[in-house]
Amino acid sequence: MFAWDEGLDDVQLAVATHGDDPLVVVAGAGTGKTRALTARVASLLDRGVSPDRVLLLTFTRRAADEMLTRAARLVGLRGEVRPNGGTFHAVAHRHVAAHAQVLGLPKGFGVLDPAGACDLMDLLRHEHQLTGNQARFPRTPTLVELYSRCINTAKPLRQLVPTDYPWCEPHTETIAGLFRDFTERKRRSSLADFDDLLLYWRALLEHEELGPHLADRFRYVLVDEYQDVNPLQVDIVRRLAPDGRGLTVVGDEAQAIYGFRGSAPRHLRELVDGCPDASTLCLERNFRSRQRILDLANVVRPTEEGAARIRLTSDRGDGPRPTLLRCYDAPSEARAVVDAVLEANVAGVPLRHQAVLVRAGHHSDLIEVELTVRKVPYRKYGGLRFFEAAHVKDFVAAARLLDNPSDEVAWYRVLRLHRSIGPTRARGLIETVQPDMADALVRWPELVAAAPPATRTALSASFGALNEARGLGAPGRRAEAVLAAVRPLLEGRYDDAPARLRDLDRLVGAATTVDDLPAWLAELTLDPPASSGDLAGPPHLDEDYVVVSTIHSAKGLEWPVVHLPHLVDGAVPSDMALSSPEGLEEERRLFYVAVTRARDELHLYAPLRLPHHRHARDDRHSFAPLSRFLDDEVQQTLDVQEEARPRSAVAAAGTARVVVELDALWS
DNA sequence: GGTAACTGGGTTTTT
DNA sequence: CCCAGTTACC
Repeated sequence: MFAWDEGLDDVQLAVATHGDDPLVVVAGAGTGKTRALTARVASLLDRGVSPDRVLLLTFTRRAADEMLTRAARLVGLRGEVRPNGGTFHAVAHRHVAAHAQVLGLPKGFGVLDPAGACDLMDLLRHEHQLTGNQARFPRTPTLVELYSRCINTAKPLRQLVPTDYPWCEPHTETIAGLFRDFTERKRRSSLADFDDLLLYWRALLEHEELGPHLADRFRYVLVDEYQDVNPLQVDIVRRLAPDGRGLTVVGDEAQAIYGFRGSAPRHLRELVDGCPDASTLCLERNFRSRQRILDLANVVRPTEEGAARIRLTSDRGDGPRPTLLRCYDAPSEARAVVDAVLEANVAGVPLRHQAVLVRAGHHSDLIEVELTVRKVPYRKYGGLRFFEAAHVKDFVAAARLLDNPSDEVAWYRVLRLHRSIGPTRARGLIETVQPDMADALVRWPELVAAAPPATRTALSASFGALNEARGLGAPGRRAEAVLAAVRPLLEGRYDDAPARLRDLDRLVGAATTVDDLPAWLAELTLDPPASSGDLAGPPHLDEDYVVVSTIHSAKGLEWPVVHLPHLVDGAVPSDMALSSPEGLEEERRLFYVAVTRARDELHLYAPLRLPHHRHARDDRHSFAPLSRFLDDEVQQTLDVQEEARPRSAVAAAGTARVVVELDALWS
């Protein structure tokens, strides 16, 4: 037999060998839930369950790949037969693509990432003439965010705006009209944004005949990080496992940190309450952090009625107490963080074993400056990704047109790549092939005829080539032809075109191994791979680098040494979250997630003074209130130090503003 | 009407 | 830093 149970402790083993009744695993941070879930999948396969009857749902692609690959290896499965799995969105896309016709979508429908959704919203905004002197109408990304929040929280616009976007309230009716059109236009363009994938999947599962059939395909459904599901995903899981048989969910209410996209700690509780025959197993033995870190974590861990009363105990000994350094001001804090990173590095901790975690992206601004000035390589998580690079989007837009000529967002993007065609002309040209765009690519000469004479040669070349590419069979050949069509456009547009085209050559090379081009493009849109090119990376690309990340992006990850700067009220907890008690509770959970990322050392920092405004023109500072989460009880678990003033004037000059006084010359 | 360069303003977290 | 609007010039 296979050794999938090797090294599991009793509870993990119980998870792995549990029968078919619904199972809820409450897993504190770092307690080996991935290991338990992997073992459970392996154990199912070992019992003879067919891999295609198992479905594993996660929130990140990394988590899904890791578990499925390990499980398959543990039971010696060959490469081709793997259990089903992936992120909710990726699995949703697979099902929606397979049953597109039922949903009234063409096979080659496109997937809109948030930036694409912004492009479409922008188009509509112009059509609605909501541009120009309009008094403080929300910006396009805000609108897209708001739309998504309505879907994810299942709350009507009129309810959400007053509480979550009060400054948009005067425009509620206008926004409602815009949103109606946005939905309709996605339909007409055969496009689905990320949220639509979940809506469509749920619709399939609710379909009278098809739904039960789809649910029956999976005998075992396993869901990771269940505390992060939104109401849509709750429905999907319920439909996949209507009676709870074969359902396993793993989660921890104390780590629910995605309220803004509809997750809530109560979802886990409601699942337990709704399944009277469910068993609950608790993982409390922590394999990650040293006990002194867990002493802090156990005090920080929220104790509301719902959150399971877990006390994490370490398997790895005491270790040093976490430190709290109260710094003179924010620049001084930045220096202190980098000092500590380098100190640890000298003591033998590689940079890649250290992370700086912040509440909001901009909280690391000064630290990044300091890292750059002192030539410490770092990489910012959630920073520029391959697919956020403009040239890749250009290519993908062109490729999408082949299978879905109704894709207005793709047309808009490709048209604007041409010299002398900006937003206005692009919109106008799209109108010439509307309303029926099904054969718009074949009718490209009409579009060219409507364009200004100076642009016609270039337009003919691009769209003629794209139309030709449509006829090619193999995805690899089509991708090649698309690249050939846009190559001259990119060369004319970007100063660094050669590097960008190298990126795209690699991408096109990868397309030769796929059998469905639109599906491949969609997958890449859902899970943008990090660029290996020299475009997207930060200035230093050495192998060893410090990770700078938001706490959200750090979920599920760990580092031997973790630095948590900016622990002041307003940042942690975020002042944006303070208007409601639930908001504050979520901020505490976020802090809990942050401290439990550390294996050996944890360093907390709080500046004593902050500028009055983020972009202050003057140098006025106010005293910063220490994070309310660092109360007396918490401080008992810490080594607290106070830094009275910047330690060295020379170091201070590193980031200080230098002002040369010239007034004397004119007086 | 397009484009580039500049100005003023601004609520956070992501698949 | 990023977006949207404005201005000057083609």
